[in-house]
Amino acid sequence: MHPRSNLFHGKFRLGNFCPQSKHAFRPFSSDETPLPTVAELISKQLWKQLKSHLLNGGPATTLLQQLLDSKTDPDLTLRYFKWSQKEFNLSHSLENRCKLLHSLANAKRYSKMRSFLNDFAKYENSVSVSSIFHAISICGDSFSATSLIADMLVKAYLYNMKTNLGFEVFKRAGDYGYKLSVLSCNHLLSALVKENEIENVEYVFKEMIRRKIEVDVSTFNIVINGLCKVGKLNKASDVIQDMKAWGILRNIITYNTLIAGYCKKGRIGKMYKADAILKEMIASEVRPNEITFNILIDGFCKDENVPAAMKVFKEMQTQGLKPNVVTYNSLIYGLCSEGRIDEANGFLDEMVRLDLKPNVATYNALLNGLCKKGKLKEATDFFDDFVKKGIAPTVITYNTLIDAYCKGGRMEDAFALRESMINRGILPDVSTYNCLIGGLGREGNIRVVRKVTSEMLNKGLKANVITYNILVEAMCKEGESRKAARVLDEMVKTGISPNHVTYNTLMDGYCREGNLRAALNVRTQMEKEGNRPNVVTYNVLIKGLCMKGKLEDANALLNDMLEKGLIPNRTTYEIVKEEMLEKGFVPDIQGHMYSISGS
DNA sequence: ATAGGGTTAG
Repeated sequence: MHPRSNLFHGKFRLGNFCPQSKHAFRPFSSDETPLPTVAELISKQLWKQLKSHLLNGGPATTLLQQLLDSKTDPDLTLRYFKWSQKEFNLSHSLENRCKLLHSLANAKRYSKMRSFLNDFAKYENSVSVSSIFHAISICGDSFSATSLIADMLVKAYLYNMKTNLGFEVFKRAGDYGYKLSVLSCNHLLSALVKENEIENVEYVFKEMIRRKIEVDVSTFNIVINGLCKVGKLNKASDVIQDMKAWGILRNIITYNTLIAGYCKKGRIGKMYKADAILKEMIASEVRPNEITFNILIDGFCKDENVPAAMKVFKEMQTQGLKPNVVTYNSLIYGLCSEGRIDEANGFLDEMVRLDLKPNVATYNALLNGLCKKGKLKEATDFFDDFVKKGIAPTVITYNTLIDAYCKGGRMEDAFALRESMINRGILPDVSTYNCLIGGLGREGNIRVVRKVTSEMLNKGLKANVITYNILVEAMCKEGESRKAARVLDEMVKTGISPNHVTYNTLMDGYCREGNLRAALNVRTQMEKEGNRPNVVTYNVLIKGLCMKGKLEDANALLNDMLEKGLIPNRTTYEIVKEEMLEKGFVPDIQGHMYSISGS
């Protein structure tokens, strides 16, 4: 019973209702005086009268039941539903709510259904999806109406950020055979992509095809984007081939998504791949746009290949496409990360001349350039300057500056900056704390590292893989690799997957403590978790072996590394030079190393 | 509903 059902103490006479009659709906005409019908009371919004009727007449829930059974106009029933819910603070039964939905569906009151379901998704947290499906399937006999309700329910959950429930509805809809629209499924896919649930993305996509939902170009684009986001670039390329096989035309977004995927997540030769996709795109008669060029320019800049970026920049203009703020920001970022601050400033002037307004990202890139050069004073002045000019700093601006202070060993100033950002109404995020925790770790201040970390967690911020990597490194720096290993266990328990950096850092810690056996165990563990050793892994182990004087074993690892198709880098070369060649040991791959040292 | 720029870890 409803807690407030004692309100309905009046005599409720069921016999006064005439469920069969649509029009003569006179529940309270116990005397001969003609009374307005309930329908009239609702349509004239005479709520006070209705309330007194109900208080004398009986439970409001039963009245809803009567309205539904009598096939009263669904608009009126909905009005009564809302009013009674508010007035009596009651919650109508799931079945009656589903009946109401069905009657709205049959009367094509779609926007009313949408807002009804939106409220449901927003406020109703205790009803399971399986009971909803049971109710909607028994409360109406129109298959298409039921499908529509399920379809709208997916969107309602997604709109209210309840992706998992939207996904649940998708699965149940399959069990019941209800057909969802491609639009809702696309919404669901993109929500799953945002939450990095790539397995569910692939599942939904396959299911859509199995259920014969007409997938469209957006469906494919969203899936490609999801695959790119988690670095499954080959699979993303395969999807493009599938589109061709299905006869679905690729559009500009399809290609831009894949090119951006290679630029961001691709490894060696990624820009070569990106260029190949560009060529295929042109062959498929899809013309690159500003965004395509921006993606390529940014990719080359991040690849530390500013000359190539400049070439694309020129080509873009040759094609008659105008560079915009994003274009310039990428170039400025690229120049700054090579330390070419003056040239970056030249581009800043150029964009102003072209009437392009530099934004906070432009200034952040320049600020970062100054910070990475260790020019703390200039960076601070520059920051004050552009803030005075009216550019609103963001959390990234502060993080850039805070990190610079931390790396400069000025922890007190860094914490003061955290205070000033809070005063400005900008809340520190995980990255802010990562910078601070990293700075404290470098100082070897483990006690404060712990304190600030728990402070972060207490503020409701979640530690991410970078946070844990910083903690692992901090422990290792203090010669506490065993404790670092426990941090790794803890992160796994929290549901965060360690990555290469995590394992490599821990291995490095063990190697520096001379515990090679433990380091090799970590490699076994990382492989078991599906992380193949990379160049850094080999560098760490080779150095560890060299330090122990096991030059033959180190040599074997070098060969192993080449066999695995990994290309030694500068650090590998440094290790070989200092730890092997200078000790008179010539590794098998010395010739190979020579070519690296020159690059 | 799907594509581009700025911060943090080896």
